[in-house]
Amino acid sequence: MPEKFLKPYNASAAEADIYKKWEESGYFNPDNLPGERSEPFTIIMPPPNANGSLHAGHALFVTIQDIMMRFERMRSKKALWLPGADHAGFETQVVYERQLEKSGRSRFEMQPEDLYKEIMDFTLANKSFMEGQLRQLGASCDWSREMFTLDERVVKTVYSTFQKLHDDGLLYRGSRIVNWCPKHQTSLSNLETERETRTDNFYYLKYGPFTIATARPETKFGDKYVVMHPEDPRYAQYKAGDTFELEWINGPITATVVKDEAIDMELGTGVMTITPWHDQADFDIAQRHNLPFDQVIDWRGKLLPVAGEFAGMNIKDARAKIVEKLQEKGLVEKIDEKYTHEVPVCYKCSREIEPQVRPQWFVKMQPLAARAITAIKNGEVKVLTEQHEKVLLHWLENIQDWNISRQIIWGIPIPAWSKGDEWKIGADSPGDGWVRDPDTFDTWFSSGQWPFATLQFPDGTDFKTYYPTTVMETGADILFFWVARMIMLGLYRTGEVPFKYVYLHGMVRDAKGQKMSKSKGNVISPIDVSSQYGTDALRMGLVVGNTPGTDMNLDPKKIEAYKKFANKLWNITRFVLENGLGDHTQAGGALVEEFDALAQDVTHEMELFHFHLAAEKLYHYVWDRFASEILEDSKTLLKGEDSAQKAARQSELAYILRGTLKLLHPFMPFITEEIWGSLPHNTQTLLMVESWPTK
RNA sequence: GCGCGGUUAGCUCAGUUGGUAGAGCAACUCAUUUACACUGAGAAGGUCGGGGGUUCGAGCCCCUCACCGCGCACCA
Repeated sequence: MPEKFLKPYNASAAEADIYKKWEESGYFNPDNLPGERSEPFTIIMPPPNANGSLHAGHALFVTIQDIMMRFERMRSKKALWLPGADHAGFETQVVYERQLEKSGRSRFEMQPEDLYKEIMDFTLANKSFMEGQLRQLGASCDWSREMFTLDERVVKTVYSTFQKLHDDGLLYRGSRIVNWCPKHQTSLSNLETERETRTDNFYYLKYGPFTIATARPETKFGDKYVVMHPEDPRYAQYKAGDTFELEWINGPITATVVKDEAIDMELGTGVMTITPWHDQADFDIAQRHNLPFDQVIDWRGKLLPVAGEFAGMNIKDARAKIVEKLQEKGLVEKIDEKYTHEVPVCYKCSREIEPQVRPQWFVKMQPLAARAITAIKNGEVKVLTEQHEKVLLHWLENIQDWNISRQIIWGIPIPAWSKGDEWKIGADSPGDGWVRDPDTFDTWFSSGQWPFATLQFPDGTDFKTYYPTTVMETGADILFFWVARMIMLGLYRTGEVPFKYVYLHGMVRDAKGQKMSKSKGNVISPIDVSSQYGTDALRMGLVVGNTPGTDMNLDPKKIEAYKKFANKLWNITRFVLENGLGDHTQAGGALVEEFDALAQDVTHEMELFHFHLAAEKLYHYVWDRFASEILEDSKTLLKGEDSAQKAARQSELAYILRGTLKLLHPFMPFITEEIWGSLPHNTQTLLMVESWPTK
C-alpha cells in the first residue's frame, strides 16, 4: 500500500499534478479519445468575461459542465467541450473605466486607439489568468480549440450575419428612442436597463387653460403640444388643432391641441405636454401626428440652448431652479411630494437612463423570434426547467426590435459606411468620401453567434461533426441576453438550433442567501476555497442540493463536509488495500447486485440532469452503506480463517471500490483519479477514460 | 399592467411517475486510537404557510387565501 494512505488526503498536493496528467494525455481533445466513438456530445463553454477572476458562478458552471463531459466521455461519446474567453464589450469597458477613474483618468480624454489597446492588454492578461483558474477547477475542456470572441474567424462570421440581415431586410438604421446612459455615453438595449422605484415630486403646472402634471419639469422647455384623450368629456370643448397663447418658462409660446388615445384619463389631470426626443410614449404620439422632435438635453445630460438661461446646466441641478422660476411666475398649481414611479436606470451605474433619439442599427426580431418559438414548442430545443421555458416563450412572444449599436470602442466595429444619408455594408471602405460608422456591436450580437462561429460555420469539419451541440449550460440570468439570441441567430444562420438542451443554473449566493458583492465583503472565491478544501469538495458543495434554475446558498461549512467525505473515500481505499485488493472480475452476489442497482439509479439521474440527486445518492452509498456497513461487516470475515469467503469478500470490495471511483469521477475527478492511479491494477490508462459501469 | 416562482427540522435547502418525511450545519448523550478524530454509536427535532377539494392514500394534483421574491413592459 502506498505510504500516502497513512495520512489524510492532501488535495492541494495532488490536484495540480493530476490536471497535468490529464492535459498531457491529450484526452481533452475528442480526436485523441480511445476506441470507436461515433456519437458526439458537445458543450460550448459560456466564455467567461476576461475582465477579472473567476467567481463562484463560474465555479458552478465549470462543475456542472465538467460533470456532464466526464460522464459522457466515460460513456464512449465523442466528447467535446470547447472553451473560450469573452471580450465582453460594455462589461469590460465599464470595469476598465473604473480603473481609469481611480487613477484620475477618463476615456473621454483619450484617443480611441489608445484606449482600445489598453483594454486589449488588460483583457488578454485576464484571459490567461482565468485559463489557469479553470484548470484549477478541473475543467476537462479541449484547450486546443479555445476561442476568443475577437478572433478573426468570429468577426468574419459576425460580419456575414450582419450582411445577411441587411440583405434579408431584417436590419434597419433608425432614429428611434434609445436608452442613453449619460455616464457611459452609449445607448443600451432594453435588457441592459433596470427599473428602480423612486419617490419624486409630481408638479402640477399651469399651461394656458390647462393644468399638466409632470415629474420632469426640466424637459418641458420646448413643449408646444398639449395632448388629451379624444373621449375625455372634461376637454370636449377643445378640438385637435386648436391653438392658444400661454406664458411658459422662458416667455410666451403658442401651443396646439392634440388628441390621442394613449392618454390615461385617470392619471394626473388627463392632459400632458409631450417631449418626443426624451420619452418613448411622447415619441410615439409625435410620430402618429407628424409633430417635430427637438433635443432638449445633450448627450452628457446637460440642457441645450432651448433651455435659455438654464442652458448648460446639469438636469439634476436645473430642476429645482426651474421649479423656483415657475413658482415665481405663478405657474405651479401644486406639488404632490409622494409620487412613486419606476424609472429606468443603467444596469451598471444605476444612473437614470435619459431617453434620446439617435440613429442606430436595429434588428427586426419578430421573424427571428417566430422561428425560435416554433423550435421550442416542437421540442427541437428543450429548456430546463419548464418554468424557464415558459418565461422564455413569453419574452419571445413579446419581443421588440434590438438596438445593436454601441457608442463604445471595446467591441467589434460595425462594418457600415455612410456618405450623406446613404449607407453601405462591408468590412472595407466602398471608396472616397465614405465614413465608417464609429460604433461597435452590442457584445451579445456577436456572442449570440458563438456556437456556430466557434465550430467554424459553414464549412469546418467541427461544424459538421458537432453542430447542433448537445447542451447549453449557463446562468438563468442571461436567458434573454444570450440563450434566446443564440437560438434565434443559430436558426437564422444554420437552419438548425444551436443546442438540443438548455440547462440553466441559478445564482450562487452566500451562506445567508445574500448576493455576493465586494462592498458587502461576503464574496467566496472559488479559487481560495479550492485551495483550502480541495476542488473536489468545492464541486460537491456546489452540486449537492442545487436544483436547476434556482439560486443556491454556498456555505463554506458545507464544503468542509465534503472535504471530510473525500477523506472518507481515501480511508476506504486504505482499508481495502490493507486487507488485500481482490480480483474484481470474480465478484458476484448480493453486494454486487446492490452496487449495480445504485449505478443504474445514478446513471438514470444523470441522464435526467439531476446531478444533485446523483451526487447525494453516491454520498450516502459511500458513507452510510459502503463504509459504515459493508466495511464494518467485512472486518470479521477478512480476519477469519475461511480463505474462500475471504477471497470472495476481497473481490466484492474491489468491485465496489472500482465502481464507486468511476461513478464519483465526474463529481470528484481529482481524488478519484489519484486513488485509481494508486490501485495495483494492470491498466495504465486514466480513470478519466475508463468505461462507465453501466450501459 | 402582463408573466413566473417560493413558503418542508433551530438555520440553509433536497424530496425522481401521488405510497409512513431527508441532507448539511447547529444543538444533545455516549464512545477515545478505531481503515478513517477530516471518527464512531445513539437520541432529539417537522400537524410539509392557512383553508377547501380529488383519491384507498397528497409535501407532490385541483381551487382559494395569506405572506415573500423575481422577470418583462413606452404610462406623463
